[in-house]
Amino acid sequence: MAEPFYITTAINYPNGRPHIGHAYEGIAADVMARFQRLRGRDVRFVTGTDEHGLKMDQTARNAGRKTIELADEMSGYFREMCAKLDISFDAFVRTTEDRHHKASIALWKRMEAAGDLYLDRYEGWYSVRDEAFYDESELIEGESGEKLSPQGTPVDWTAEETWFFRLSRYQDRLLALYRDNPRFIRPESRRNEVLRFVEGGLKDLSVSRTSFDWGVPVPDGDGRHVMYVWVDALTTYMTGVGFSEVEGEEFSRFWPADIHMIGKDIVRFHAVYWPAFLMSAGLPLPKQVFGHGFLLARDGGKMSKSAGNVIDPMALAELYGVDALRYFFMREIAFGQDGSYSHGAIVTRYNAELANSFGNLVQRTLSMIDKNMDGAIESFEPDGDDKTLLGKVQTACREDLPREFEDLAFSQGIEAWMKAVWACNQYVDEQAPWALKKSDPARMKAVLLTLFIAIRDLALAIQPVIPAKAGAVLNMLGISKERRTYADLADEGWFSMLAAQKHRISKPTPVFPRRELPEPAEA
RNA sequence: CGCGGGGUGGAGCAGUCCGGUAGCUCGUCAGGCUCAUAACCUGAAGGUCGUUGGUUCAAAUCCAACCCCCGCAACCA
Repeated sequence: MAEPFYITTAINYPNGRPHIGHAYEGIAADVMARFQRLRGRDVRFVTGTDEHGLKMDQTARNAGRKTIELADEMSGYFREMCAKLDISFDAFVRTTEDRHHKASIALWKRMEAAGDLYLDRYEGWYSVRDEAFYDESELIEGESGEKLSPQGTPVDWTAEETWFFRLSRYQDRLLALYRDNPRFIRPESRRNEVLRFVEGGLKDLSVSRTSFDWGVPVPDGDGRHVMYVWVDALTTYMTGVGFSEVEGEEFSRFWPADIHMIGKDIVRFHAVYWPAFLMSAGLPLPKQVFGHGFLLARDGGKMSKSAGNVIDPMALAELYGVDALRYFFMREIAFGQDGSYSHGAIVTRYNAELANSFGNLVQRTLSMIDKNMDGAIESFEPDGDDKTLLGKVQTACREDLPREFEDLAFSQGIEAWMKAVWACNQYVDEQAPWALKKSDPARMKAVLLTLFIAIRDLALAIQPVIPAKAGAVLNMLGISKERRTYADLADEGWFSMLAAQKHRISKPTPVFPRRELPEPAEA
């Protein structure tokens, strides 16, 4: 049976509609999931929404609505986003689901059984917005002298009874974890931040609230406490694979996760609290936490709601195409670092690489095969130049791109792929099949068929990034849907089989039409 | 001492962990080609790698100090 691969996105907090950061993360995780599926792994890809917490409750109340209704609606937008952006999750977990409550309670009980939970009193400055307590020394002063959190959010002096998790017990084990698994936290810069944080000493963590009831009830027979949102939010990753049934087939197959893909702002929760919870519960730890960077708008002005120029990810996808957006994100930004985006950058990248380089390569090649060979695939003897080109393409598609993607270095993988595309265009010009048409028709055929093979490999390899468009190219070529995995890349017999069948390509039509920058909106 | 990101040819970036001819895309200029989506290919111009000092045979890359930009307190990954 195929080796399992389990990847998650962060569990999104839906007190607003999905924005470009959610889209970016979802797409990146999806590219990885699709990549692993093509490699033959048995992939489980989980995403979802974290619907508990005071913020959610308040947002609903301010809107005069029932919290669960708001959660239903908002969660729906996240599902919708996944559908529109071709984010191929296998399971979508909502923290308000019964199965998730069961899972959270199961985790809680395991931590309690380990002696890591105790009831105590907590007093301190609490920020509703941040869902966090702050030490007096951390506070800053606002314009009119009021106390603010380090993030500048309002704080209130709050005293409540709360359950604590003995995080302090886990400092050494966490440090050992980071030391023994240097790739547990990636990229490197994030790892260093966490190391410094943990080395600085860990205090026990308040893991319940009594000030509101929108959450998972703590199973203490009291009924006044709900779990701290992060406790139950993190549990989602296990809910998605069948926890609380620890002995269940699904859980034992997919847990622990191979990758938790998250934004850099929540690395601490995933790289410190989460492994500590799991250690306490006696459950295996995820293999890797990857904190990607943020996206900044770079269209001249700053982007804000009030300025009315927020770029909605779905609008971008509609304007330029889903695959153009997916390609842009994965290609333009070094994964792990911050990046910027703008309409101009998306259009330029798409036109230059997908329309002009790859799309045009496909179109010019297939047009010639269609016109000069009646679209028919036949066997031929490749010469030295042909073999050299195919060698470059194969190295890019079978070695370079997979190696980089495996390491989450998407832009580097795509760059290697692009180099192979350029090599193909260069080869077209050097071989000049339009001239061979008169001087040496047999040689012309060899050139065009070499390109046919190259395009098939290129389209096949890039599927994780641009699934719909790559599929459209493969359809035109006539590659059967069952023969599009990475294992098929290494199959040497596919071409001669097509030739033997006297296969004909479809009438070529451009798959990557050039895009124009939209007219500037009226102010 | 709030947190974070960054300063590399005109623009946007990679390279910095593991020092060793400074790389990519866009743009500009010149040439080639005409199969193709006004696309493709070749070549050229253009950089004291923020500043200063240090380590070294050798620094964009390591160390120290400093300067400057940007994002976040709102829908925040």
